[in-house]
Amino acid sequence: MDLLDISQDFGTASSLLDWFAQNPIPGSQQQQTFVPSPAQTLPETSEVLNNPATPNSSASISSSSNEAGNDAFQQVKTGDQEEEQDHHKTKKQLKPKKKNQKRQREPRFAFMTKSEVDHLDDGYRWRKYGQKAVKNSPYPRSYYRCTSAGCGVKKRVERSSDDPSIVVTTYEGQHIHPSPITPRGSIGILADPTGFGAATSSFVIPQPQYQQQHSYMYNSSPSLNITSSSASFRPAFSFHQGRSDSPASLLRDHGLLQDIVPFKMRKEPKEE
DNA sequence: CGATTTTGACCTGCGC
DNA sequence: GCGCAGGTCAAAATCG
Repeated sequence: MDLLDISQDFGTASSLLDWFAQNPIPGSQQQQTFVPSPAQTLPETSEVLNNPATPNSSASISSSSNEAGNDAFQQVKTGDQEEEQDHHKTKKQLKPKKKNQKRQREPRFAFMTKSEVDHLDDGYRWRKYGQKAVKNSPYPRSYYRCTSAGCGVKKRVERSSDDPSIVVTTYEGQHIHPSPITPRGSIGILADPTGFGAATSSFVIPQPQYQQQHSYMYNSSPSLNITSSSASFRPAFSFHQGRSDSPASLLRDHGLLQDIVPFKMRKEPKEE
């Protein structure tokens, strides 16, 4: 099951909502299918720390960040920044990468999208910097980096080998800037200058035409149960600052989350 | 002409 | 140590 390879770690800092907040869903006609992987065990992602085995809204929303995760993340940030600067002055063969330090990764979050196009417009500008053939898939994986200066967010896009109509997008890192594209001004992202989840946001989905028909699945599930949504997922989110650690906002988020995350997901990641 | 994509080479981590 | 696979770089090509 290739989909099991999807990694997503939001344990280090960001909740699903934060991810939504900082990675607004494209307003195209693609059908969004989010695939959190609660029980994912990924050897490569040391950051997988806080994935609730039974994700409920509270667990997901509550931002945040176990300390270990944050620590790791911050190390990553600083390390990467140094590294980046070094890279710019050296040729690729002279890359003075930190050897003793195992390269740590930023929190990642993967989701599936039923879409015909590979590269979904999520409101940010991305530059493709690589493409590789994937072992277990006939489809190549594309690598994108956020074009905003200083923002090291990356994303990988690949098609599911099981279902070519499904695009698996993996975001890595957190945007440190608002989305450059704000359709009708409806996306107001208050990006935390620290670039971190402090920018806990809550969702407001004002679009009446938004229908809660997305189906979610966990990639731990043995089969792809994708029932596509018929609703176009409009990116017309408004983000309001809210402390996710406040019970009140949790409650509120919970309510909002219902619009985004179906109860099925919030309850038991039941395999089917 | 600047921004973006393409693409082959290189680097790194990991399993054997 | 070697080979494989994933990830990244950067020059060249392409696009708007």
